[in-house]
Amino acid sequence: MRITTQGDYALKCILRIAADGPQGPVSISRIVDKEGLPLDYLEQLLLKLRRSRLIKSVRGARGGYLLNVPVASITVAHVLRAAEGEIFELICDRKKKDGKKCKGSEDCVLKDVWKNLKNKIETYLGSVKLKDLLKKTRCTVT
Amino acid sequence: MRITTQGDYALKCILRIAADGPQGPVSISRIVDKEGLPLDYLEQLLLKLRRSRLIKSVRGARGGYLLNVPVASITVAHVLRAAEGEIFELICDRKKKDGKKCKGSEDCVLKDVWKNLKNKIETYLGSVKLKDLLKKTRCTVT
DNA sequence: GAATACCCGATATTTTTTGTCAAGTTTAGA
DNA sequence: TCTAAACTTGACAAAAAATATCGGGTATTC
Repeated sequence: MRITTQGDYALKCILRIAADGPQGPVSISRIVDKEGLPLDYLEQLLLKLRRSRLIKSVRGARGGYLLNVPVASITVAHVLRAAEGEIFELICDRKKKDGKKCKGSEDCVLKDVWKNLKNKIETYLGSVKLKDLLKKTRCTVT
Repeated sequence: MRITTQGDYALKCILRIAADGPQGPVSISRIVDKEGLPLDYLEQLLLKLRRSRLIKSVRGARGGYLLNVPVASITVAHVLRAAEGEIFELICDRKKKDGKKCKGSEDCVLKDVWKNLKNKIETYLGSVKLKDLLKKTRCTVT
């Protein structure tokens, strides 16, 4: 189990936008310079963040991205959901997508375990606010 | 984020072994019959479970697998760790494996978030005992 | 109108996961 | 002792997912 780089990158992007946004739109290339991540890939991630309305874009020269909602209202869970879809996908649901399905009892124990786990994960990540992360230091990967 | 079928299968195997073990060694083909999973794949998973000493094998005709420790002492966390390795791998550690490394502060906020999350996940899964799961119903996928 | 910068679908590459195979070794039971 | 059942193990193959790249587009500023 792990967070993918998608989620990691998305968080770094939005933190950068939150941090530098007050000085005007933050361009992708600025993020790339500061965080050292692949530009074309970030473009896709930022598109997702925009479509989920966490950020908005300003097109044209001097354009870039800005937060679309107050920084205090954004949680890590919001960002991950925007970038990766479901934060924790139940294995049972995944099988269902393949046309398979859980047979037998609806109150399968394992399903209950995964549901509880999902709940705990989402509760925690939903409690971590971007605002609080901004106050502290971050690191970049090289 | 998700549990892979490896972990899911491994849990189903060990639950079956725990359930039927008292009547003698549980062979892979028996598990396949009851759970409908791919035999050759289970073979690999059972090997991991054996190497991590959760189960033991009885070779030869009439052989199979048995729990190697009291069922009350096994948790979901134990099984997942045996099957998948780290239950939750920090993205920072994963980068490190590629020869990259977190630059800058050692007290990176994101790392702290992931560490806390890892802790919560492991605590919960470490609290779910196989013994308790045995009492309830399970489902199979077809 | 030229440069900057976002938009977005398509495609390519790499990694991980999942599944299969084949050639062993061990043991029970006839 | 022979045979069939059943585990052992490494190697390989296929499928899926994650990561990354590309190219042609549109909007905006200066």
